[in-house]
Amino acid sequence: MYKETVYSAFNLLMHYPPTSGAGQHPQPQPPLHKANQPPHGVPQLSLYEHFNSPHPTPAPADISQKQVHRPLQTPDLSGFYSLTSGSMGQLPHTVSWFTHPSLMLGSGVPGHPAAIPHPAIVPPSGKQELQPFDRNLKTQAESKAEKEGKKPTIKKPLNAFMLYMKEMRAKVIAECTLKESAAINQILGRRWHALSREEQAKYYELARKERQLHMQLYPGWSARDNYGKKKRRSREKHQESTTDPGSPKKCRARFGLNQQTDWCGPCR
DNA sequence: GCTCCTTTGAAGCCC
DNA sequence: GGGCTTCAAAGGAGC
Repeated sequence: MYKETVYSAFNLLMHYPPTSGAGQHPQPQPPLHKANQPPHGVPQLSLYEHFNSPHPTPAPADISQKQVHRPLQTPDLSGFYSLTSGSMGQLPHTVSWFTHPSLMLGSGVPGHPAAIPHPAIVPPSGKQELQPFDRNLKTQAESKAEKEGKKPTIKKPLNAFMLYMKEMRAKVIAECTLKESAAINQILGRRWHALSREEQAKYYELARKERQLHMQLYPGWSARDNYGKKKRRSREKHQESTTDPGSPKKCRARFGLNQQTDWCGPCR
């Protein structure tokens, strides 16, 4: 069962060769629900097959019920989640798929009686909480969520930059002895722009596969499911002053510069 | 305990 | 269709 699940996922991905090859500019991908609709005959990976075996339940046609039936457990997935392993870039992309938790620790894995959630599934509390691996323990957030009868939230798949951040964060922290995420993210943003097209393309490709797997695991999920869930500060505070150049992204948008490459003076 | 900060990219929303 | 907004991660700071 485990092997079947892994191989079916692998074969599925092989049906969708990368759209941006090496040396090609990593243009933002078109919406997957439009651009990468699975062809007829390609089996869909069922969320239930992944998470609910050995008592598989037919996957609902519409997962918008936002209820993911699974044991409320959150093991430490960092060792399995290839993107945090720091080895990405040295391994072929196909290898990383065998280390994706949803594939690696899918249902029916010998020695893994409990189903393992995709990292996108988190308690309603928000941030993922990766705990020391212990299947018999629930995180505080999960226990709280269970008590309150709240449903776990399926998070958005990570984009290319988020994947890059996840991999490089530890390195920047070590190099710069920084802990504040805001400062670290600024550095990572600059480093991201300093990457070559080929380097960035690796992350665009990984992000594309992330979205693809996410789509397979949660067929009815939409980003709108989490839209407006976070409490945000008032819109007035969001408005920039006319003198403040703001973030490089905002600055580029304001001056009509290329989002991929150009940097405006004030943001340098 | 909650929100903000800070980044880029994807996707939703609104006109 | 274009522009704006929200959310993904992260953890310290501030209220």
